[in-house]
Amino acid sequence: MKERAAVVGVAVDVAVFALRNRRLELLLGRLTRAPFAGHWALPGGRIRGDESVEEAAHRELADKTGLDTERVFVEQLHTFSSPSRDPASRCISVAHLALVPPAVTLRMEDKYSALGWFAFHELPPLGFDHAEIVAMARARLRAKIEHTNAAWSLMPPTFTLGELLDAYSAVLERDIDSRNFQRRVQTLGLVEDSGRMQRGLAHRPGRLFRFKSRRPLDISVLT
Amino acid sequence: MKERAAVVGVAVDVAVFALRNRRLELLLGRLTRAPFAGHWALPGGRIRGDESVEEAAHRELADKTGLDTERVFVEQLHTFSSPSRDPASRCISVAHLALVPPAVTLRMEDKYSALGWFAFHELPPLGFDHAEIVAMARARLRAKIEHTNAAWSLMPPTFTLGELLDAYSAVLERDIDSRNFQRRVQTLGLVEDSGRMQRGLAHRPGRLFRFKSRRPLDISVLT
DNA sequence: GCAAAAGTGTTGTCGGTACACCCATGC
DNA sequence: GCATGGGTGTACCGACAACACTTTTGC
Repeated sequence: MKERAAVVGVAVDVAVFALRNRRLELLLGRLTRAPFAGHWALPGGRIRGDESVEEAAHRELADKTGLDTERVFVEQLHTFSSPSRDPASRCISVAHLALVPPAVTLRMEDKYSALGWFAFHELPPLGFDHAEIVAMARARLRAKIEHTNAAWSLMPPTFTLGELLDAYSAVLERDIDSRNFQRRVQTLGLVEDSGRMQRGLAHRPGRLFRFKSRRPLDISVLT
Repeated sequence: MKERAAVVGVAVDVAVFALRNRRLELLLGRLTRAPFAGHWALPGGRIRGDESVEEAAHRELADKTGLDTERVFVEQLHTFSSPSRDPASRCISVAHLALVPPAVTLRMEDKYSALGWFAFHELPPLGFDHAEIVAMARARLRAKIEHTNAAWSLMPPTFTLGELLDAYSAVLERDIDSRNFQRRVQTLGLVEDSGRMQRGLAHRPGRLFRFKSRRPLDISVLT
C-alpha cells in the first residue's frame, strides 16, 4: 500500500435520541451482515459519491424514520478513525447526533433484522466502536440541552411546560424546580400559548404551548 | 461508479493559532501543487493507512513546528465533506484546531513554497474551503477560551497575569477588567508563583506565574 | 515627579435558588 | 375531602462588574 494514498472508506453513523415513556431512548438496528452480524449498532452506512456526510446522515434518518430534514435536529459529532475500529476494512465514521420528536414510525430495511428504541440505561452490547460514539453523543446532548434550545427538537408540536421540564430533567438526570423553570421559560418569550389545555387528567390541566420558532438558538433555559 | 462504494480520500487540515505580537495569528503554507498551487492554505494532508486522524494532525503539526504531542492542544473541529470542495478529486477533510505557545520555529517541507504566521485579520485568500474551516476554528477557539482553560496552551512556560489577560483579550476581542481578572485567576488556584519577576520595564514589574497543571479543564476564568 | 502597569479593597446590583402559597381537576 | 401537578409571589444569597485607591518600577 502506498503510504500517501491509503484506501479508506467513509461512513456516517447517527445517534438518534428521543424521549419516550418519560425517559431518554436511543434508536438501534440489529446488523445482518458481517462483521458484527447479530449485534446492535447505530443506524448508518457508507456515504455516496455525490453527497456530503450531512446529507448522508439525513438520508439515513429519513430511511429509518421517515422524518424530513426540517423536523429533525442533526449535528455532526465527531469523526472516529482508529485504524482498527472496523475489523473488516479500513473505514472511518463521521458520527452524528440527532434529536427527534416522540411520535416516530420506524421503517425497516434489509440491512437490519430489527430496529427499535432502547432506554438509554438499558442498551445492549454494540458493534464496532459504537459504545464510544454513544457515550460522546450522550455528553454532547447534555451540553446542548444545557446551553441551547436543542430540547425543542425533542418535543411534539404542542406540550405543557411540565412536559418540557420532563425533557430537560430526563436528559440532565436531575430534578429541576418546576416553579422556577416555568417562570424562566415564560419570560424568555420563546413559547406561545396554543389556547388549548390538557384534558382528562386527575389534576389541574396545564396550558398547551408551542414554540414560536424552531430556529436553533444558543439560549439556555437553565442557568 | 457504484453508489455504495464511492472512492473518497481522507485528509486532515489543522488551524494552528498562536499569540504573537499581542495578537492572534494563524499558520499558513503556500501550496506548490495543483489544484490551488500558489494559494495559501492550512497545513494538512492525506491520512496514512495505519493512523487515526488525530495522529495525522499531530504528525502534520510536528512536521511543521517541531512541537510534540505533549506541548500542543489539538482538537478535532469538524469534517468538511462537500463533494465539490476539492476540484481535483473527491476528498473529505477532518479539520482540527491547534493552539501553540508563541515561541515556535517553523520547518519547511517541499509541499509548501512558504510557511508563515498571518495576523488573523490580515489573512490572504485561501485555497479549497479553508476560509470556512478558519471561520469555524475561530468560533470554536472563542468558545473554548470562554468556557475552558484552553488559553493555557497559548502561553509560554512562565507569564504574568497581564500577559494571560492579553491572551484572553486578544481572542475575545474585548477589554477585560485587569483587576477583576487578577483576583479571579488567583482565587481559582490554577497558577502558582514562579518566584521570579519581570525585569527591565518602565513600570512596576509583575510576578511570573506558571500553571500548576497543563491538564484541560472545563473551567471558565471569566463569567 | 511622571507614566505605566501591578495589585488590593469595597460596594451595588443582578440573577438564581429555595420555598411558601394558591389553583384546578378527577376521584 | 384528598392527591396531583399547574402556576404565582417573594426573600435570601453569592458572584461579579465597577471603580477608588495604593504600589513599584524606569526615566
